Amino acid sequence: MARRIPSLNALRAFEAAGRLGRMTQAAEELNVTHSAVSRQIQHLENVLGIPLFEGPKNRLRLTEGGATLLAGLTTAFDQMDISVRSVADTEDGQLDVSCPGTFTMRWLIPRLYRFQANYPNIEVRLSASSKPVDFSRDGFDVAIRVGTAPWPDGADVISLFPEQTGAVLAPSSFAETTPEFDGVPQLHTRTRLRAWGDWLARSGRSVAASPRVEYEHFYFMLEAASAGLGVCVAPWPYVSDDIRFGRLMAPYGFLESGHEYVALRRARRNRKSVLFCEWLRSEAEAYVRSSTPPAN
Amino acid sequence: MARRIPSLNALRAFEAAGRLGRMTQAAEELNVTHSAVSRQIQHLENVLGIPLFEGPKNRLRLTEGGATLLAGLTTAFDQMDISVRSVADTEDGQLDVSCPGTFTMRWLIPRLYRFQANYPNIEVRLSASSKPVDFSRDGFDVAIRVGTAPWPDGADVISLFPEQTGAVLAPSSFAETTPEFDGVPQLHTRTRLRAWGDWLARSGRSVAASPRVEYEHFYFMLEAASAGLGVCVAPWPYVSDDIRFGRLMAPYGFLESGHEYVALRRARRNRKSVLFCEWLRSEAEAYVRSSTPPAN
DNA sequence: CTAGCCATGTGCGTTTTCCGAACATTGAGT
DNA sequence: ACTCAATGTTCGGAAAACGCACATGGCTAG
Repeated sequence: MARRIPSLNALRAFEAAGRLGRMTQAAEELNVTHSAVSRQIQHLENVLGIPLFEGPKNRLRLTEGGATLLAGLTTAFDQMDISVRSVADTEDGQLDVSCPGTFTMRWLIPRLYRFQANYPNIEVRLSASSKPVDFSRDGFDVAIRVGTAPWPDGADVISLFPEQTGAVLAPSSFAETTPEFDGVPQLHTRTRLRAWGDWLARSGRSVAASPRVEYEHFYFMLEAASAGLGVCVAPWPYVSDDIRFGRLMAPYGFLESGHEYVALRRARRNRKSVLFCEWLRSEAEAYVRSSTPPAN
Repeated sequence: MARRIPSLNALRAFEAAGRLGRMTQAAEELNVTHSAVSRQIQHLENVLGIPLFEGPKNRLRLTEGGATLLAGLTTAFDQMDISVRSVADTEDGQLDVSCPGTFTMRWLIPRLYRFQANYPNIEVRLSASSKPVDFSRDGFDVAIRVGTAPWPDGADVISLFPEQTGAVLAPSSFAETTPEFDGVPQLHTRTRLRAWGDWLARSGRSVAASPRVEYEHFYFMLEAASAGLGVCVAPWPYVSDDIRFGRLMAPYGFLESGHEYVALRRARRNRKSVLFCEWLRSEAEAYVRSSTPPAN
């Protein structure tokens, strides 16, 4: 049995006017002019065949029928509101972001306060990972990664900036060694085992044979380098602050590694992830413009 | 706190498709094409940021979010339907009609079957009355009356036809009397005490002094006339059948009484009363065209 | 009593939404 | 491989909705 519901738009206008007590207030709530509300109510009265308001213009009262209808409609629209809110992917709620740990600490967290100021209703939940992304397996909405194409299926790819790497060590270590880092241990990270090889190939440099030390994460390795325990190859975003403060130096500058930082967004409608990635892109642009690594 | 409800039209299309299981069935229920339903649902998915259906085109299933939304929307739209039905003045239900008793019997009831055939959902409730109409006091929706302007305030006035009256009596009575109805009692009705006087004045005729007999209603009086108990002045609609069948005759024909039959409709929106009065008007037109009283 | 204010009502032209029609795509069944 | 039924997409037109300007009608203050 089909329902017999008149113009939903007219029902909405009437409900707002009846609830708020004034057509002008209903117009305000609905972002239309009073005349639009007036016409919708009049149309509804015509369709229903009964007056909904009575009394003089400047002091309208609901009729008995109008009051009955209002009660039912307010219930119905409230129910709709609740239902829609319970499923809608709106611009509030939680956003899950996966990101390499050191990038999170050195680049993302120092900037994230700006996103949170712009979108206070979006709660960004960070998790650390450098693993390849598989959106059919992984639960996060956005992943930040460094690498090369091809990027995984089911992802929107947002380029942030190319990776630039260089050999870095404490100034005191460099003062005590040769241009080939003679006698200075080579520090490696498990998350980027080919860092040294790639840098040497691209820079055309050679280094002396030295003891090799391996760390779990970039962050640990960089702490060791700053402490004068060795020399490592690191991306510019991870060390720009340390170099600025003189904790580390890059005697041969930085050059592009052939890798790129990207944000991978799960390719489904998600306003929060869209907003986040737009923000990421703008932060990356600002970063590239304001922070240029030393060349070799 | 304003609600955040997307396009109501889109919500309605989705609810129908989700409930009925097919977009084509929703289209049928909503009297649109499938493509309109498809577009509304797609628009809703965009706005909500979630898919509502999944699976291949020819075998769509609700998503989890879609099923949640459907449950809430079905409740809401049902509530709207109930509320609207409880107050709407629609084309079904009861219609109260007040009408003089004899006109009801002799004119209205023989025609009413046609209204009921056209509008089987309207139940016409008849009550007999010739009293002046006061819609602020009386409970009926439509009143049929005979009389002259001014008609009461708050009423739409629908002219049916002018009243034509004539002196009528049984043919056997007329065979035994003179042109002045010598020796034939004059029959009167309480509901129209001035009938004789008006007719004599307008016709320019004179009648012999005869015994006067008074009846409560026209119907009783006309029965007496048919039985040969006297002569009376009656409106043409009340006697046209009796004259056609030879139960009564009108030796001097009929002439306009200066009164008019009108339908008085309570001047408020009421589809049933509007439809009824339109029907009355058309029946009156047909009656005037097909039933001409004999002239004098 | 008059003028001003506020709220709703009305007409007209413009904008937006909604739609049908035509065609495209995709599974399932024969 | 073909057919059918169901949904998806594009384009142009129709209908609904709207803003704006003006009209109407109580109420209040001076």
